[in-house]
Amino acid sequence: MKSSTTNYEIRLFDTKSRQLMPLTSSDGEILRIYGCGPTVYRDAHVGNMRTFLLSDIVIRLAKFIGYKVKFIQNITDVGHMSEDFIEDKILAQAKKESKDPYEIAKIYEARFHSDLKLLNINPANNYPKASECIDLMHDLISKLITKGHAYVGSDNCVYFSAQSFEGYGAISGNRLDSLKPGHKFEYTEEGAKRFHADWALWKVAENRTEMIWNSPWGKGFPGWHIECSAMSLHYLNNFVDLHLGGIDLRFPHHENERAQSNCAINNEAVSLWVHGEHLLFEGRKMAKSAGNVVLVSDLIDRNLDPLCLRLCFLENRYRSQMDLSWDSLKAAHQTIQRWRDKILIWQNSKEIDLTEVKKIVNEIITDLIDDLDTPRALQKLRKIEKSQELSDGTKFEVFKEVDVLFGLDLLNSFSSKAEIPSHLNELLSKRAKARSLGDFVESDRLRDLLAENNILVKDGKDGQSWDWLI
RNA sequence: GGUCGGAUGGCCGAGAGGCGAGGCUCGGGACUGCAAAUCCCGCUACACGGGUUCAAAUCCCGUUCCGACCUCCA
Repeated sequence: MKSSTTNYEIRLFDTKSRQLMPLTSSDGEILRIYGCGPTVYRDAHVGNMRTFLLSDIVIRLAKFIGYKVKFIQNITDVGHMSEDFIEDKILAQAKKESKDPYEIAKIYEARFHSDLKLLNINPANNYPKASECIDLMHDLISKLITKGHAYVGSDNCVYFSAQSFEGYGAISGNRLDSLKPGHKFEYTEEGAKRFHADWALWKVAENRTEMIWNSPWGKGFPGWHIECSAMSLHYLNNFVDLHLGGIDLRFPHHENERAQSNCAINNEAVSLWVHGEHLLFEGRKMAKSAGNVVLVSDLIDRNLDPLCLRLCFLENRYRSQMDLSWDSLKAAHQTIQRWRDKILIWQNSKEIDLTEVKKIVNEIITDLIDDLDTPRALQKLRKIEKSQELSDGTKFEVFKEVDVLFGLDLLNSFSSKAEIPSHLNELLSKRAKARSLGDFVESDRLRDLLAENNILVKDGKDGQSWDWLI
């Protein structure tokens, strides 16, 4: 009996076939998902987070409708070369910070995990590191050499022969003959490779002394693309039902990965290729060079609930480029706050129409299985919020159920309030006292003073409350 | 140059040929000592030029502008 069954069919846009394709478990047991993870040489910015959220939403949805899921996400801690093709990104950063390269990888990997947690992104089943999978890569490279898909070049590096794989270019639409040799090239000398579009699977150490390993082809380190083939095939038992990543990885990373994997198993190794579009910030692509990089920690510094980023992302479809701004983050922050406040009230109602709850949840799932139409699904939530017909209890039950899908953590409150300095706490007490005595001149003065310290004071039926100004 | 996406009100943005998505801002009102929050009301847009249709933001043709990718990238 199949343990992974569902009445729903998730359809996602497959980059290779350029159409919506059903997501299914090829073995009928479990959905095997692979997502390209971070290169841990710097903090992941919110643009990176958008891609990681894409995996999270698919997985939450798949689990919600009954699938078992195995999700593997790699950590690239070696082999990813800088733009000059001369130095490994990790080693370059290690030099910059005067630290051991493994220390660098460790620091930024830890930060990656804590950022995911702040955004309520559920962890993968496993996060294999490139540096710990060298043997897997050796096995795969040997196999590719034996099969005639890879060769040792005149510089003793091992290269994949692009021409040996017939379907090369299917994901990106590139054709080998139009990939003309250009100035941006592999860092090795011209002539070491047999063909300009070939890429390195194993690079010889030369002068490099750190992050190198023995191999049948001499001391060296792996190329970037081979790690994902090695890990996905190993950890997911030679087949991937869904492979996720950012749109920029479409070429060359995923194109090359597909060539490697398919040649290794003599079959199509990945069923669906899904790519998330890029995030722009205030009109421009988020990039170090543009100077518009925003980190999760920047949101917290502005007293924004990091989950407002999650809501912003969900209000746009993953296949569209989206433009983020502080205004949209602020609006999302307010929406989450408002929902949380209302949920606190709604949960006191015992009047629940379960049939209605089921119907609405079903509608939301129907939106999501349609290529993750999160904006439409969220619109339903806003309608429910405003509804005159639905009881509070029904509203509460719907929000509670779908919170598992959206991951906005609406049933808990965001509290960074513990961090308030004591002198401001004193001002708050003074202000409350002045107001209770009817000294409005003094209480208003203190309220203005608190506002200057980014604290917004509100008077409700149950007395004074406050929030950080955003 | 090649390939692929876009263009929607003050701003952000969804859009399935036919009852004006939604949000933010702003204006008016209720509530409040005053604010804040909340609630109610208001603000009628689809780049341009043709075409198809009873009916086009949506489909077709053309034009202009913008963005992304094309061997660093999520």
